[in-house]
Amino acid sequence: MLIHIDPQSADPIFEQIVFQVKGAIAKGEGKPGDKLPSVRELARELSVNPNTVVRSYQTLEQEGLIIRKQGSGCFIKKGATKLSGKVRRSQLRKLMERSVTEAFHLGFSKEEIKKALNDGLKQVRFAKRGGKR
Amino acid sequence: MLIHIDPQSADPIFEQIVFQVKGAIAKGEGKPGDKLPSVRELARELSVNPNTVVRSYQTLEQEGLIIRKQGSGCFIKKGATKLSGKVRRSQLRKLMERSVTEAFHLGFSKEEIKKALNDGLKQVRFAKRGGKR
Amino acid sequence: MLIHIDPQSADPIFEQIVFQVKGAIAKGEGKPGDKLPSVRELARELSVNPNTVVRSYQTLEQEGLIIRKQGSGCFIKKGATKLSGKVRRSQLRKLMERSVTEAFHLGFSKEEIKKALNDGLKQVRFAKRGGKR
Amino acid sequence: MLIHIDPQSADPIFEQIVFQVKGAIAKGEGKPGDKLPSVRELARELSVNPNTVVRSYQTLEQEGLIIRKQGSGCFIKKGATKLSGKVRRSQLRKLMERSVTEAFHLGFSKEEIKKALNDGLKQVRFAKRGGKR
DNA sequence: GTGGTCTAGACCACA
DNA sequence: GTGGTCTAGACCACG
Repeated sequence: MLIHIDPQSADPIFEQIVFQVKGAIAKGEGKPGDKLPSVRELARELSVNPNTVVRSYQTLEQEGLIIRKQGSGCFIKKGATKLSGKVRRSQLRKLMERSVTEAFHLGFSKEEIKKALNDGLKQVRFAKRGGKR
Repeated sequence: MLIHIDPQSADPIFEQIVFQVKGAIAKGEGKPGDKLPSVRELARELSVNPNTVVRSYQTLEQEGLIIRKQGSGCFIKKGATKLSGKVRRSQLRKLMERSVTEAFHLGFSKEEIKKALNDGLKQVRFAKRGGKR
Repeated sequence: MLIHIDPQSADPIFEQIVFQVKGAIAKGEGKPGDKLPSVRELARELSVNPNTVVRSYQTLEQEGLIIRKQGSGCFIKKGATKLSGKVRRSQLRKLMERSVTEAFHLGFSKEEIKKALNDGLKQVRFAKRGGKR
Repeated sequence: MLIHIDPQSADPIFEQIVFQVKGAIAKGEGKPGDKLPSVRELARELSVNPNTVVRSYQTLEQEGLIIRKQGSGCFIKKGATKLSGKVRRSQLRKLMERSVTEAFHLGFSKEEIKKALNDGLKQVRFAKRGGKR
């Protein structure tokens, strides 16, 4: 799992790490049970403070994507969000409204936006079909 | 243009205002040339600090969506972002990658995500056809 | 809302704060919309590092009990857990199994345990009846 | 006595072992005098470090639930906690306050909480009646 | 070795 | 004034 931080970005470092781990999992690099790089290791690699990595891993754990086990490391969890259906649906709606609005103001057409979404979808490894992810 | 602040939201107030103005423009409420409510008027309406509204209008101006005219108020600009094609496309890609990744981890399927995007697109008033907006 | 920390306790300080805030909300001290003490204020009061209070408030926010608003403070949220029904039920079961097991090994009888639960229930302000909390 | 470790759990392994032994005793599997599996045997069975099992048995001994005899193994002790009545009652109260508070914030009603407790109580084999256990 | 907690203190962003 | 992020560095707990 390759992670790269942009120190110039407006997004906080810990969020960049969170998103990149999420992305890696979504893309199928890293399966349930896989071990993440250790806090100190990743901190050294990215030249950030270990506490910053801790913060990222905490966030990922609270969102139910990984588990942190004292003494042995952090591991990717078996899928299934912890959120209620209502919260999930509301978040999806907000996510898409925001994207569409921003894309509109960037001057893109309906078709261009749909195409960009499809491009995004191609990179993600969805479960083959059926079953609870 | 109706603007509504959600005090339960963790998003900063100025961002909520920015997003709602963007949304209103995208939905076709408010056309180029239309005047936005004055800072003091809107601040009173929303019961927020006038500085917060100023901050929102500044942001919208920086993104090229409105123009602030000394003494006469703020007006919606004609479309056309100042960004280069390359930057625009990169932003669109990032936008969609982020949405897809988050939606995936919320446990939605490809089809559900596409549907949510289409729902979002329906609310926006795209130009009928042609030209660079 | 009175909060008291036991520095001798095995429980981490930030958890003690979290639990006491949860307790205060459950007991009806502090209603939705109420402002919590500011990070610096509470840190001074308890003689702990502000970061420790930040950690507590973060946790409470992630559990959906409060919202933190930059510039204005932290506020108690309107109820409704963010967790899915499955997760909620599983957590309740674990909670009770653990309590019963521990109480058994403390040497209490079925009746004593039930009574202690009822005593605990009396201190909490449940919604009058009906409606989603 | 069947012990099972959940690798998906965030609880430390030694605590999982401790709790399962406690649970097994509470459920009546394993009576006073019964021998626990040897450290090495259990460690192999669960694929964990023998030191981890040692740690669990130490904890159980400190809480007065088992006795470790050099060279012959660990045995379940006769009930009877060493704690004073005052401490015991205070611990029971804390236990139940915590459960009720957490259950409340999970959104459960008084009745649901009582029912969950009763479900928990059913699994435990209390002494038929009378005396201090 | 792993992660978990806490302190101290800097600097930024929001209202 | 509020909270948000990050660093540096100490010390503890788990395996």
